[in-house]
Amino acid sequence: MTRQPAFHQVENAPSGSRRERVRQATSREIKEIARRHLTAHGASGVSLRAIAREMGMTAPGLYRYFASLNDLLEALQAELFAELGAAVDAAEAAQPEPDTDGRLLAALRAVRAWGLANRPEFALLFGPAGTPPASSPEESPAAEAGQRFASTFVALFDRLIAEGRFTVPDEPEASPALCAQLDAFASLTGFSGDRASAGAVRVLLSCWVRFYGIVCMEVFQHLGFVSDDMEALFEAELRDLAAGLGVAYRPPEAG
Amino acid sequence: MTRQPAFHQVENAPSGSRRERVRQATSREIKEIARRHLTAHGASGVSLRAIAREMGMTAPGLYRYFASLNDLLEALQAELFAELGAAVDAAEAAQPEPDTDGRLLAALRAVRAWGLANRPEFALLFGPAGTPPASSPEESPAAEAGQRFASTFVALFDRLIAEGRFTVPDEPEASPALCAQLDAFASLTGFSGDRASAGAVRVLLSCWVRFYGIVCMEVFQHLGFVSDDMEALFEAELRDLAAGLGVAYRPPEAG
DNA sequence: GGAGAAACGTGAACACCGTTAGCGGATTAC
DNA sequence: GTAATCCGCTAACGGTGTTCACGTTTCTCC
Repeated sequence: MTRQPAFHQVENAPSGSRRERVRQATSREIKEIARRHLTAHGASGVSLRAIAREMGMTAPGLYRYFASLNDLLEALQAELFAELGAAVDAAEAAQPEPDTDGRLLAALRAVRAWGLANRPEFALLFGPAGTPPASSPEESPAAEAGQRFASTFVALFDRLIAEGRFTVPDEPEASPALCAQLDAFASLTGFSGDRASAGAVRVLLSCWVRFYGIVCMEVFQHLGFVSDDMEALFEAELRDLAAGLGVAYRPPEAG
Repeated sequence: MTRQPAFHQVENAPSGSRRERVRQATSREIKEIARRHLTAHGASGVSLRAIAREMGMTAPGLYRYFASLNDLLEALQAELFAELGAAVDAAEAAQPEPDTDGRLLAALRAVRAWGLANRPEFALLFGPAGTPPASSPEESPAAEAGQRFASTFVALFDRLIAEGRFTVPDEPEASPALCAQLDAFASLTGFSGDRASAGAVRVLLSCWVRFYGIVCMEVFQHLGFVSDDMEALFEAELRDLAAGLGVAYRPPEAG
């Protein structure tokens, strides 16, 4: 407990002393191997001893880099959020900048594609929370990375609102409790303060939940009894979702 | 491999020889203790050795009852599906028989309530599939129990269709692939053949996915940054869902 | 340049885990 | 009563996370 060296991880700053450099290189190697084991055998197949073995080290040595196996997995989570975010950004960037519709569809499809191509990783990010959610929201690097990922989509929805794409329901029946929650969410995610009424936030959340539902079902392999290839069903859902947002649906580009 | 005694589990037939009776009692005890450990420490906290210790046995003895830890967990899955189904049935039965709206709302709320009260159990049932989905659909008792659970809701949606509650979209744009999937699903779940067009099945699946999404998000403790109590948001979603089905929304009965 | 501090990696150990093999005792079937 | 069956045990193999104490390397600072 009194021996841990600091766990600084500036991630993209390999500068500093030589020691810092090799330290970060080792840390990266650990995470890379862990990622491979995650891909191959699922989250429960990631073990410190196996990683150490593969590195020509012994397990206790890894404790110089991560305080526990759980910490390693959380660090992996953060990296995976970044990776998924990059995939989404790339898909979005492949669409012309002013084409909000195209960008949104591409971004959502990118999440699904990444999840299908990386099932165990997706499960680690969006499956049942292994550890209870971080008490202090920003203390955990994973939670921070998750929020950064979410902000990508918040920004897209912000564009929809700014463009006045969908008519925000008045929420005449919204309970005060719900309104308070929605407002809290809006301020927390940096939703554009002016136009983001509680109604707009609810539309956003509703869409996100719906999207989460279908992607999780497919990645977690429920609904396997429907079919092995759920692309058609996903696209049908996406169409509905887009319709509710005033977004012009467009089938995926072949290839 | 050649030594396993048969794994007959008629479940509700403690009849037969005395031996059979004590065998099933032991089997039940194993599952009960496993369930307690699942509740307390999550799925990864269920261990044969700990169960055996608590029973005053040794771990290898348990292999007379379950072929592996995975088998135990699958048996638990089946039991949990039954338990969840019973909770849903009870909630439904508390509503007057002809009140389709009330019964559907009660059933859906019961699923959420059970999931929140039994997070690890819910995660085991609806979280990422630990083992790849059973190749032969009916071989696994867990898959069988899952389908029985699903049939409860299929029956309810069937009532909605029979009562002509919602206008089935014509699905003019449905791809042949999608239609094939939907038809397969309909016949597999015993959807009432006559009126269950592909469109109706799609509405059902869409609702289920949406419902799955919000309940999973809440149970898995994502969206924790929105609020700790998502009941208001859940009810808002439920209202939307009901509206799309021609079901009259009704706030939950206090108490 | 040399002394002291900090970080690093190791070996041993503790307490677990799933699973298999082989054995003796109890129970059942004939 | 004998033979077959089932049951639970011990022992063992190989795996896991984690802690502790120790020697070695590396850096820092004077």
